[in-house]
Order: sequence, then structure tokens, then C-alpha cells
Amino acid sequence: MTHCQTCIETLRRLGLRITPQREMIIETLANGQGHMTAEEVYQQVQQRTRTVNLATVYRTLDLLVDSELATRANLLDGRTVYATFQHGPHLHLVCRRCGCTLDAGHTLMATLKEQLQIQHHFVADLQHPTIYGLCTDCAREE
Amino acid sequence: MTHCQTCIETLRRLGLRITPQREMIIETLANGQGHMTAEEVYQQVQQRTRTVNLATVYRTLDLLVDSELATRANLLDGRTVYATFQHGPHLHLVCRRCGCTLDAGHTLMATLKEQLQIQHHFVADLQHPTIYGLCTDCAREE
DNA sequence: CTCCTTGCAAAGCCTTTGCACGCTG
DNA sequence: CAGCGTGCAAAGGCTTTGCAAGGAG
Repeated sequence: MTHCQTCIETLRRLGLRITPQREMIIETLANGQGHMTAEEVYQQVQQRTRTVNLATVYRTLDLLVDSELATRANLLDGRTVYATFQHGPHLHLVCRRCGCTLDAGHTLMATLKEQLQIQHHFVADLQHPTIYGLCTDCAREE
Repeated sequence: MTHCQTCIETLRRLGLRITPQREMIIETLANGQGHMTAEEVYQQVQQRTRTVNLATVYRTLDLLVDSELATRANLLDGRTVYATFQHGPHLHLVCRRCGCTLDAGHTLMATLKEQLQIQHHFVADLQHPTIYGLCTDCAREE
């Protein structure tokens, strides 16, 4: 079963209705490459059909976040981006220069989480964290 | 020399003018406890004098961020908060439930940074990172 | 004396909301 | 068929901007 189908199943189980709009929005986000803004999701869905409204995109994305099927993150430049939990817990590395994103395993994060818990009694939410910095190309050029 | 004076000196060296407004905004942020929203800075400054405008607060905070004297972070709830680099590099732990913030040393972060560089050739910007989660009190109550 | 800064008010941007209609289950 | 979900348009909150007056250096 694709990730996208899993999402839809989950929503159905929550008693939510599966409309063509919701399906397309979920597909777009699930098949996209990592982070997407609401506007980007909207643009891509529009390429397939005109019958989706930006407000609906926002409402559906909120729904996914509330159902814990996706995360919302506020980037430094003010953009708000969404991403599904496609590949299990992992780390998003976002380049502050070109904006590209790449994923990293989360073993490193696990260690950090453990230490924060021990040293500060702080239960870090590191299921889908985002770290800023410079990607290989941009680091070379700066 | 207080941290706040250091900021002012830096701005002066950059050729920027030190106005009473800027001084008060910097003092407020530097003496505040960690993260503050533009609105919070504005409110506090207003308690000392009425002669500061919200727009000026925004402009000054932008200035500090551009001069690398402060950082801007977008919290999950949509708030944008500012903080000066008071205590050198460290980690901000923000509770997603009650919104409180605490600081942690950054030795853990150093390890993470190193690993990201080695494994992904990614130069993480971990000077002043923010991590979300639950503080001691909120973790107990959830 | 120059021109960087400010206050004010208006514009801007992204996101949310109210409402009546439409469609899912 | 009941009521959730949608499109549309308008409102909303936060932030930025244009402009003329004011103050720092």
C-alpha cells in the first residue's frame, strides 16, 4: 500500500470524508519531495484540475497535521511548509541559502533526545525536526 | 561591559545611529528572558515611554538580526520570536504546550553538527537552534 | 548640515472564517 | 438524507512600506 493510501485509510478510520479534493491534496504532498508550502500544493493540484480552492488546501493541510499524518514547520524566511511522515522519523536539513532540503537518518537525534531528557528533563519532540544550514554546494560558494 | 552595551557598540561600528528608541529596544531584548515577540518588546518599552512605535520595534529587530546580534525564530504556533546572542552559542528548548523556554549547553549540538558534516556534507547552522517538546511540568500533565 | 530614523497610516501578505450550496457515506 | 466539506469573498493578524518631519553624528 502506498503511503498516500495509508493516509486516506487513516482519515477514513477517523470518520472523515474522502473527497476528490482531499485525495489530490494528499497525493500531491505525499508524492512531492519533502517540504511544500500551501501555495505550492495548490499550484500543483491546479495543474490537474481547477476545482480546488486555496482555502480547501489550507483546511486539508490543517487536517493532516491534526491527524498527525503530516507536520507543519515555519522556516526562517517566514514560509510555512508541510510534509507527510513518509519515511518514518527522520531529520530535515534545510539550506538557508538555496532552500533545498535533504533528509538524514535520525539516529543522531535519538542520542540528543536522550541527553536532553536526562540533563534537562525536557521531552524533545524530535519526530520530524528541521535543521538549518548550508548544503554542500552552497557551503562551497559562501 | 554588559551584553547590551556590546550590541550598541557593534551597531555604532557598523555606522548605524544609536537613538533612544534603539537603545531601549535593545535593552529590553537583552535583559529579557530569552525569546520575545515584537509585540512583547513593544509592550515592555511602552511601560518606560510612549514615544516608540511598533513599526520601529520591527525595524530595529530586523536590524539586529541582519547585524547578527540577534536571531529570529518562527515557533510552531505561528509566533515569531527574537533573542539576542547573550550567552554564546546555546540551545533553546521551547515547550509546545505552555510556551516556556529554557536553555541548554550546546555540547550535544556540537556532536550533532560534526556528524551531519561528516555524513551528509551539511554545514548545520547550530549557533542558536530551537527545539520543541514538553517541559518537565507539561510532560507530567500530558 | 546631511541623511539616517522615526511616527503615522495605509498597504501587503498569508491564513482563517462565515455562509449557503453540494456531495459523501 | 443528514451533516460534513467546499467555494467564494471578506475579514483577520502580523509585518512592512511610503512619506514627510525630526534628530544623530
